Amino acid sequence: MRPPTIRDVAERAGVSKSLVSLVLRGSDQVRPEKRDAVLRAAQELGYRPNAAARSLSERRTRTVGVLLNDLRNPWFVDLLDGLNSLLHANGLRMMLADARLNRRTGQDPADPLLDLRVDGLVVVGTLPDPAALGDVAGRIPVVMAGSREPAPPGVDVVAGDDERGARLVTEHLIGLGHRRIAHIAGYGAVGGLRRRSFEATMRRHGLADRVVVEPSDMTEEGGYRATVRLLSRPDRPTAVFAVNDIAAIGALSAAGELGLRVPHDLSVAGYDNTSIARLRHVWLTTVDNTSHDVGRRAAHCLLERFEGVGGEGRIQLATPTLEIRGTTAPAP
Amino acid sequence: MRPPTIRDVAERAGVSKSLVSLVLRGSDQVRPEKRDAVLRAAQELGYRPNAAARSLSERRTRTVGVLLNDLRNPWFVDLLDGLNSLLHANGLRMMLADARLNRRTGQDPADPLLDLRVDGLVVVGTLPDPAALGDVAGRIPVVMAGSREPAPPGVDVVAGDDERGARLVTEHLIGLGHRRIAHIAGYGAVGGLRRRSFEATMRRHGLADRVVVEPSDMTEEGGYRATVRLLSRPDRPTAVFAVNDIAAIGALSAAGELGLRVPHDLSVAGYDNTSIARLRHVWLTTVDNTSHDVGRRAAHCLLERFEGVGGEGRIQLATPTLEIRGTTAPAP
DNA sequence: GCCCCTCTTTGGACCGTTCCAGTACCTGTC
DNA sequence: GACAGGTACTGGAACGGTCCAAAGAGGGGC
Repeated sequence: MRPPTIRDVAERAGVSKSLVSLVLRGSDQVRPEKRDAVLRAAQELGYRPNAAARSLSERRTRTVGVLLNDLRNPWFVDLLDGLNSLLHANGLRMMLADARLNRRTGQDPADPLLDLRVDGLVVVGTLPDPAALGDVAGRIPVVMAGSREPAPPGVDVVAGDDERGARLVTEHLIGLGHRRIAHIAGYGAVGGLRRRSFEATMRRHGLADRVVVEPSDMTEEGGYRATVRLLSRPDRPTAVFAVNDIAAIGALSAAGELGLRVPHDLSVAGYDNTSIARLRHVWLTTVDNTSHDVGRRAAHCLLERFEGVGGEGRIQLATPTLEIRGTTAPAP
Repeated sequence: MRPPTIRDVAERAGVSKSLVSLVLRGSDQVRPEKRDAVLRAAQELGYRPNAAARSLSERRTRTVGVLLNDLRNPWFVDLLDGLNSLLHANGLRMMLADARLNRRTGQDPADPLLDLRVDGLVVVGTLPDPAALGDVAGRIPVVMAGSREPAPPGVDVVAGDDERGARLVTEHLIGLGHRRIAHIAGYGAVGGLRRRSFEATMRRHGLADRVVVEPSDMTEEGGYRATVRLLSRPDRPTAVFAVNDIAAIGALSAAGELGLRVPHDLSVAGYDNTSIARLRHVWLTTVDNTSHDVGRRAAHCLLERFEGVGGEGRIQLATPTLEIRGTTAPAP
């Protein structure tokens, strides 16, 4: 009644358990007829290797932990795709954990993954307490993906090039003839980079005195409020570049409520190319982070560290692309 | 350099490994001073139990596998919250797997979870091949959550009461004075239930001849197209009830393009209360599935089955609630 | 002082793998 | 026919825990 073990398979095939182990791990030092006998026996018994026993013996789990900061915001899905493609090709499985779920239970979000002795850790997005990763990084390879927060030593960082993305948007708006361009800023490393790049790009085009920056908390509500403030200024901007899509959605609502048509009276651009930006009802001009690529690079970093390559933490940036949709148009 | 084991702790505390094991599992048959010595030694060494060794010996993993059908559509997040709260309280950890990620690699999406010998399985949403669960259900408890597909024998089903939810929406629209009410239908068990309940409710209110049903593929594009067809009919409906939020978003776009104002000229309602419905820019009237409750009930089912309660598969329905927002108003 | 009983503590078997050091057998060489 | 050198296979010791039977330590009653 218990699941069959390697010994059951061995007995049925008339060989030793060691030989079964050899066959199942694909050794070529086995005579074909024995190999077939073993495979047939395994098949007939419905044998599946016990991962716990294997990792106990091998002293590794062939598993990479993926720590997500918030499942509610699904921008990371493409990133996971990219991660998975490379990890899977290297015989590694992924194990997902939601930092938010475990946070309320009071323990370190990475604990369940560490208990399982994952061979490596990918942190997706911004973590409440990145410093805690320092200890972990001392034991297993750690990569932070999709976030630009300062990483503890020994941790690699892979993310989109926020500076370049913000420049793409700003130059797009300038190219459309906009001069009074406002930025709805966010917080954290990402917020800072996008904002500074916006300002620098404006300066480079001789628009230093037209720079308007309104802070926000990167939520829809925050984007809405910031836009209301912006649009009630005497020198109303003709374009708004929001730090992310969700704040841009708030900007769209504010424009609508104040009777401004988008993009006729006001251009709005976001950042992240979330699924919401792709909705026909929204059709938001935005920046795509090429998350799939970020995921692949993160996997690559991890694989290199498994091979012993590494040293200090590296930073890799993926090149974002501009997605021009329906919310930006020539200045009125 | 290797992580400390139970034997290292034992040596440091000056006791046997068995006693360490007893202490760590919370036995009360241990003298306080020894207990303290053990706990201190464990603390000092930074000992963490090896999950693989433990599950090998205990012959269970204290882990529940959660199979998600598509991370891209984050309606399941509240459900996971509910699941997690109860499972965590019972010393079980959750392990997430994305069926879509593994699908492209060609293997059964539950395979990684089964290799890890999870003690139970929760399937969230609709799976491509539910029949495959039959085999699994023979070995470990399986619960399907948030989907109404027919379940293999021995599998419990916990979901929202789609019949009731669709009735709530339909009666809300009828109560607002609407008579020509159209339904943008979906497919599958959920689509069928919502549609039949819509029709039955219309009949019960003497509106059998006003029933209009337009099929869709439950995407934004599908909702858009269905609505364009509906609105170009001579007897244009004054209200549209879409099978889910995302199709309702498509309906909003279609209405906008055809010059109809929502909710003044056309009321639109969705289903699922996704985060998109909560956006101020959308502010969609919809049905909340009380997913948190669904998750808790699913966890409860699983826990009961662990205790040996069970028998044939049961079906449990959670009571949905109507979220009235800005897209429904009295009939013109 | 001895026996019995309860409360603590311990050694060792076991869980299902991998891995290593052999063993057995075969083939070719001198 | 002895021997070297492969190739193909095997037994047993890990891996790090849990669990159980049994040993040791005290205490009380006679």
